[in-house]
Amino acid sequence: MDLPANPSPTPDKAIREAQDAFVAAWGQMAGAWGISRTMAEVHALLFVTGQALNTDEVMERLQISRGNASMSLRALLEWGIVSKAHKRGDRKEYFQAEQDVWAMFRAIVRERLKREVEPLIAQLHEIRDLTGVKQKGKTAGDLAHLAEHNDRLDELVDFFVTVDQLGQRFASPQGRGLRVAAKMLAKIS
Amino acid sequence: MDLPANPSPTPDKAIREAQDAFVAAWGQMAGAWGISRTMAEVHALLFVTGQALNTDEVMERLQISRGNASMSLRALLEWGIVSKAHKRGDRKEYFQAEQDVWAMFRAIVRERLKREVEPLIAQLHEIRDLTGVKQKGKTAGDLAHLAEHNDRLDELVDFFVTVDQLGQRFASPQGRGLRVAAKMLAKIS
DNA sequence: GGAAAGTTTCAAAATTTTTTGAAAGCAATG
DNA sequence: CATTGCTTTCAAAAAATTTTGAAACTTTCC
Repeated sequence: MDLPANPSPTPDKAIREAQDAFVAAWGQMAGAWGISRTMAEVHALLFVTGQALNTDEVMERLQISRGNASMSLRALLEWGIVSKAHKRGDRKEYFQAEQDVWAMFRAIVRERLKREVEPLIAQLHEIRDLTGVKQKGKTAGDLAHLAEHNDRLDELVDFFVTVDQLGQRFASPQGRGLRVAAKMLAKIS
Repeated sequence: MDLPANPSPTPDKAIREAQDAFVAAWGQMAGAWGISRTMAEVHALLFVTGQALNTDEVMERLQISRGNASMSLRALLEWGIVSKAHKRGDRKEYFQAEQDVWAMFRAIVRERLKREVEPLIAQLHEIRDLTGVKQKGKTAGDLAHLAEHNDRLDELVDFFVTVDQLGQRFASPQGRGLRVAAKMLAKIS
């Protein structure tokens, strides 16, 4: 095996370093986003290499166990920001990250609305119903309390419903998405 | 101590139940938002009661330790969604939650930009510089790799810079904020 | 249909995060 | 200025989350 004579301060090494640094940086964000460090690192690796990698390559590069790699990859598939690929003459499954940054974040927004915002709205509706309909036989003080409580919850529900609607509109897979929104908003102000 | 004769299916009890349910629901979201369950619960309690409470009241109602209550309250102050209050003739400190839902989320967005997005942008710039300027003495293959890598990072930086700018504009404490943006966006499309 | 290659599962172990509570620190009051 | 009431700190304990790795499962190929 002969190494290709690399004439200059090897650029591949620089890329590799940059990739590693990116994986680490992306991994640090994981906590703040409510996912595990490894899952973020696996995504970072697939994104930053731009290649389809198989489980063994991911394990090797990130030094993680097979189980962890498998679970992380599966979770990323569920988020819709990584997809499967197959290579001719290779029985292994390969995984590649969505490369379009805006499409990637549309998928993330969509998924977070579905997982976090919408269930919360449902719960808030239930909670709102606890103090809901009839308001009779209360003292003046009680009534005022109740009204304030209900107003607070109503405001909150309104907020999340608005967020959900906006999110839906701009994160839908079809939509031109956030990009359009962003440019639009940037002009106004 | 005589209890006030409460003539009807006590509304206070319903409110109390609703408050507890809200605290629990809000607490569940904590994980997804990268904060601790207790911190979210303390915020939920202050928000949903709408009152200024002192540390002991918070401890008592949520059944948490003094240290935990103190740390959670302090963190909420740092997020800018809870403020201190004082009561005449009482040496204790009281804490009250921002009651305007939109103001509350503007503060959260502002803080997350500062804590998460902006440091990430700085890191991404550093990483980008690793493969930065000159591109000479490379094979064709190397050059292509490098260009692709740099393009990927540039796209990502662009994305976060856009998010940051938009966020700044709409989450600024002065700004009419997200509310305006939301209504505007709702009309378009 | 069975051997081989690859993937998923999951209980236990490791790690990280959160919580506790007692001690130290501060500040108001008499 | 010392006592008392309140708040913060932080090391240790508890709890929650993440990771491992070997066994079970699935798929492909001959």
